Amino acid sequence: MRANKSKRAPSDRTVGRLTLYRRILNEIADDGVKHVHSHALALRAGATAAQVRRDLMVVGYEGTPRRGYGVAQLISALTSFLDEPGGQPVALVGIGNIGRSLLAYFVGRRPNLSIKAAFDVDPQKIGRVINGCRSFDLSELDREIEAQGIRVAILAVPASEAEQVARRLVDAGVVGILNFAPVALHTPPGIYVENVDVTMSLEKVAFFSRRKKARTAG
Amino acid sequence: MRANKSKRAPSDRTVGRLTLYRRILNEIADDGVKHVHSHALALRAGATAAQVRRDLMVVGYEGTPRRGYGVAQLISALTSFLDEPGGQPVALVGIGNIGRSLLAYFVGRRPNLSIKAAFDVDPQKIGRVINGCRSFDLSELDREIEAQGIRVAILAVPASEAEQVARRLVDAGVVGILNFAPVALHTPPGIYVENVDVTMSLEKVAFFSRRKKARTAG
DNA sequence: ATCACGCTGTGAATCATTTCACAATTAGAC
DNA sequence: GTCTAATTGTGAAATGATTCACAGCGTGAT
Repeated sequence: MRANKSKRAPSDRTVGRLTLYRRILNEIADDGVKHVHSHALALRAGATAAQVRRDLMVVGYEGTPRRGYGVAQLISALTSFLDEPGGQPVALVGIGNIGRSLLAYFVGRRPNLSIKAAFDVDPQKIGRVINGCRSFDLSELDREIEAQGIRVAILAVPASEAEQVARRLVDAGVVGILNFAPVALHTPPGIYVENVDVTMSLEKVAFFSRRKKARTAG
Repeated sequence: MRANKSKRAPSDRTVGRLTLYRRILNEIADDGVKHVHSHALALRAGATAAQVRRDLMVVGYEGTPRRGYGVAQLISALTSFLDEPGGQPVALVGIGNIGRSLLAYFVGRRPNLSIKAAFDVDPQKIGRVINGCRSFDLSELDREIEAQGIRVAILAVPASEAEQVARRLVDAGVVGILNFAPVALHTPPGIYVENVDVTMSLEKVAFFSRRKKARTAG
């Protein structure tokens, strides 16, 4: 089959699914399975076989007809496509409910993306080591981010502070932000922002649950 | 202007933004502002003016040229479009890190969507009242959901349990699920599932932060 | 060796979403 | 009352994402 020609930047949606495929492949590999078809991947990812194949076009690894994709090879192709080789340190700003959950959640989960510094304004929360991550006063944000060369940040501060903190992050060198604050950040071009808005998500679910008939119990 | 003709079901994306507009409008209303233009809403929502107007076509309230939208009227139109009149009770399954954060987060935030029952398998967590919400053993899920007529659920259990719990939820009458487990749920047609996958989100941010130049501090 | 089956990769078609662009409208100035 | 400038609602165009459909190929069977 022809080699990938790296046509253009993959879409946001595609990259999201690629991370999902990798996670599924890791589970499959743990089961000792060596090969997998696009159809099987699609089933577990909640997508279609055609979409899986289309998504995989960007990663530069090709399966073989009748045999499918080599699980180990595809994992390694995905990893070299998705991950920065030396790992990417992540900063967390805001050690509230959400922030602490995230610290606990990410510890050891994706070694390539470990949270290397956490920031807050509450003196009770600073100067500690939480889940293997040192916490600092917000005033040290710029210095610490520059010192560690951090380019990815998780923003988990109150909505009223988000815009201002985002600006400081960008000025310190951050180019990607995972934003949990329920506001639209206004960042310069070239900065990637992904919003997680649980209230919006729940309201969407509630809306699409209106006036629907429940299934009869089975 | 012509009246809305309720052409078809609004898209997922549109509904999400409508909830966002309502939130922004509530903030604007608190500032005592009476009218707002599509352009101002767009700025705060991170959208374009045309998109705001397009989205608002579905809600059956129209602004007036030169004056824009009446803030109070638009809030009430959005609310009658988005909300079920008597409110929608919500169930939470899984009282771990995420579950507890959500309980704390949603208490009093959207009165129309209050979490009315929480479930877990850990005996230490059941039979209590956490943030005004009673917690039950998982075995009582079906009974309690049917008794309270709950149709919306938040799924915050380990990935290995998610599929099975989702099936029970659907059988008990749930038609919309906000899924925090990192697996694709296989639900019958007509069931609305919204996934929140923080690992995927962070990996997306990390990917789009690769090989980007940081902005020079200013 | 040869063959047939079934899976991949991808151009083209379809479907969905966003943006453009402008007629219709109206608040406010005079 | 009349005019002007600005804003809305929306048809149409543009853009983006997904699905279709099939040529081409490698595997395993014989």
